Amino acid sequence: MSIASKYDPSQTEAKWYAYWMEHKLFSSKVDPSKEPYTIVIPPPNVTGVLHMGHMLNNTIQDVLIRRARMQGKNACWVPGTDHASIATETKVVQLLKEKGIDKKDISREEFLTHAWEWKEKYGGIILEQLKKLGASCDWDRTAFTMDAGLSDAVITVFVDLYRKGKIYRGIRMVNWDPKGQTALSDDEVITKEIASKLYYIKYQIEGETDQYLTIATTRPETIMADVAICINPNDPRFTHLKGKKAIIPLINRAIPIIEDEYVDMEFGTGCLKVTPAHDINDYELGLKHKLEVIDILNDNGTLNEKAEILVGEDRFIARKKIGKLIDEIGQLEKIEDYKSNVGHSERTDAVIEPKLSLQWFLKMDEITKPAFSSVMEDIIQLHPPKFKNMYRAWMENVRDWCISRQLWWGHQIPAFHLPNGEFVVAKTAEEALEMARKEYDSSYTMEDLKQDEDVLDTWFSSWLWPISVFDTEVFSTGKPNEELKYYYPTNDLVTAPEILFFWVARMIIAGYEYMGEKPFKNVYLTGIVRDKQGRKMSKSLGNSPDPLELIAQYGADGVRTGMLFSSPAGNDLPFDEKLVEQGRNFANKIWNAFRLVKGWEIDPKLEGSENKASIAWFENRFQEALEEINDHFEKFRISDALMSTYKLVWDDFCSWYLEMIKPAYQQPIDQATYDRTIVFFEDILKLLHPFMPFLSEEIWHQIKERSVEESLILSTWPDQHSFDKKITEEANQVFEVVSQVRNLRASKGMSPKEALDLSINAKSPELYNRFAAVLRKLANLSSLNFSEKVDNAMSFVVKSDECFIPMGDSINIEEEKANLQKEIEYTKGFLTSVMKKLSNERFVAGAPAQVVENEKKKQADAEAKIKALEESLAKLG
RNA sequence: GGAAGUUUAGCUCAGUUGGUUCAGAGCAUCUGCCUUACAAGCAGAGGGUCGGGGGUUCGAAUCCCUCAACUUCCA
Repeated sequence: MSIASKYDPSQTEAKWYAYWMEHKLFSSKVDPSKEPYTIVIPPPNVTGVLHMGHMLNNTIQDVLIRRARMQGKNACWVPGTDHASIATETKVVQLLKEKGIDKKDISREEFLTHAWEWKEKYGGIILEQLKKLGASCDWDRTAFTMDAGLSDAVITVFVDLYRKGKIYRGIRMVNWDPKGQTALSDDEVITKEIASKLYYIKYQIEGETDQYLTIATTRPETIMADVAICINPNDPRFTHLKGKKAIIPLINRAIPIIEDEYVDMEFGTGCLKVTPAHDINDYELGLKHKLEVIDILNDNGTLNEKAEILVGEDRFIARKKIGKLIDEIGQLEKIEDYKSNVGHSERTDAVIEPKLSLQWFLKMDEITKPAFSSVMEDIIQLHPPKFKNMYRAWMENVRDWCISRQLWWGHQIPAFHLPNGEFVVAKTAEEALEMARKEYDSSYTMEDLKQDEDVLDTWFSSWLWPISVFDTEVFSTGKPNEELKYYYPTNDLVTAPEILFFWVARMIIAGYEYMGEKPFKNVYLTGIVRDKQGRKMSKSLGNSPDPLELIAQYGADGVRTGMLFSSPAGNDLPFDEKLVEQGRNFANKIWNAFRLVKGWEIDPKLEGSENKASIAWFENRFQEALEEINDHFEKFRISDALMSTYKLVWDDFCSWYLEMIKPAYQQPIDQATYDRTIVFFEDILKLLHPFMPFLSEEIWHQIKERSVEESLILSTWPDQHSFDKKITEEANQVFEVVSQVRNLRASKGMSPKEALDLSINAKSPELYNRFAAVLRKLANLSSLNFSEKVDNAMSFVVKSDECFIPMGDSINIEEEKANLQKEIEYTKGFLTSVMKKLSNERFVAGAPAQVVENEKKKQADAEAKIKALEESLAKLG
């Protein structure tokens, strides 16, 4: 029998994923006899392909879900995608363009047909990629935010909130692209630093000839939309202006001079022109001071008749012309060069025009209250908790949520506009017609109804996700079905801090609004995956490795562990391929440990008594590590859980335990030791499974033939029971002796093959006798005995036991003496610091008893060690 | 402009209520080894004024003040 010395993941990963799928081992069914453990996936964008952020996020979810499954819970991980209005629509528009089709030339229905076609073709790619990672989602539950049921839920919720008076229409400033004639989200706007000019324009004070104030603006073409001049009330330069009016040049309209501390006295002239229709800050200021709004721009960026002059001119041409006109009337003070940040359309590169438009809003003041307190009171816990601050800041200053988008791909708003200018909100057109007839005009027909053109924000559907993936009807019935009752609230949510408000907070809001209950207990916030230079990994930068290629190269297990080695909750993950390499090496290490054990032959005649101490030690060590690992998991310290597992496997199991019990070359092992070792190996595979599902399942089945039900994925997490700390401490003392002997050999340039004699002046030889076989094997000793004094020996002290290695004539006495002297001095220094504390009355009186006790123990240990060292020194003569 | 966070070994990070986990881990580095499971490995070693300064305390990486640098969110 020969097993390859290098583990080849490609052989096993496809096999086991298919096996798990075939036998439906990821599947979860309602089962009241079992405790549910539920995670809903943060639905990736249908247009998406797997990137490193998904890899990290989904690895963590899979680790959590696999461990929960092994803990005997009914583990349910619901996968799915969201329709991502903006991103998908952009993609489809582009695709159509390549085919020579312009969105403006086709109808909404035609466009949606294309979009759906596209979705059917490419929408599932990312989910298929997740399978390569090993994600154990219940794929039969795969949901999409635009599935019929989920869509229905969204519409129901809109109507419901509208009828509750929580949804209203209002004016809002949007990013308008005059070239593309569409509103853009902030994400689609690219801010560029542009060299522009600052125009200093003089406005005459009303009723006072030759009295002027000067404003500075980069947009002189908007002066016709001015409705006020604002000064800082604390500005001594302008006290004389208070309560007066200024006259807009060229059109000679008088506007009030108002006061607000918002105005920066340092910037410009200290006088601010207020143009609510064309600047977001001015709009806010306008609201505050109840100012009129004058919009002088058409949708295509030309001036309209409200401008009074230059009507029909493009905004940029108007800018130049206004500058000139003002100069001609002598009211242009100067023009300065100025650098300003200007938003541009990602798609058309047109300069974005802030534009007021009628949008739909959700009132946030009342509806957010339970969501706010549940996080503040830790009913929902954020991990790490530092995000509570951010959450609070947002919730305390929450603004109404603009839920409409000027797009076609998504859930069309169920508002129907009527010829009389009114509208009705209803789930269906039929219902709407009925309402319209009843409320306004009984002669209305279907043709009179015009459904709102806009769709809802994608978050307005994904905020229902933890509910709607289980039950799409509860929003209208108010009665949760069996699924929802069983799985809701879900347990853990794993997502990025960037969408804490966009998504997480809103899910909590919807959870309380529609279920009266939180949607999840824990929110684990991952960091951003960055490259070595600290830049966010992104497609456009091209600095992200292809995840599937990484998997092909290092194996999914290697990639999973690699990602987790360095990703504490909430911290960014500085990705380095070295980490993935480490993961792969770890897999290989485990594989080779298995090769070793698998290769042993058993001799039933052997007793194996020399291995008893090693077995007892590992048993205890395993329990010690298990306690630590479980603790890390409870605290969502996934990286630490992995690191503890890594060290248990590599250091304790491979480097110590296997070496301790390993028979000499081609020698057999006894039955009892073999059996125990297999049990240890199996326990270790269990701990490894959440991190490295493929490798662990492979070895699990190679250990022996097992049925589907006996698969590792379904096995039970090791039980935690008490352990004897004394045993692990004693073993550490023995290991210390081994290390010291090895160290000594290395420092003297001796070959490891050179066997040495070891004598120990031990207070209790029992310990060393118990581990005698181990000492001989690992330290390569030709003999082990106990004596008080050995001539011509090198020595070292472990605890307070002197250890001697006789060197005959080759020993350098002076060097040995110097070494001992150095150690004595160090220990004495340490003792002094301890004594200083103990002789300090305030310390003894003030410190807790335990601390004082510890110091006394330190004192005793140090004294014993000094004594042993001094004896060794004396023996050297 | 407003708010929060971070700063500990070359890198990435632990370090809970001030006191044995107190200066740690992994990786990287250096030295010696192809020792029959593994060179994707084994054995050993070195490396830090805990961002600077000040304070509180018997005692500070840990608490307070201050300065500096970086990051993120909101505007």
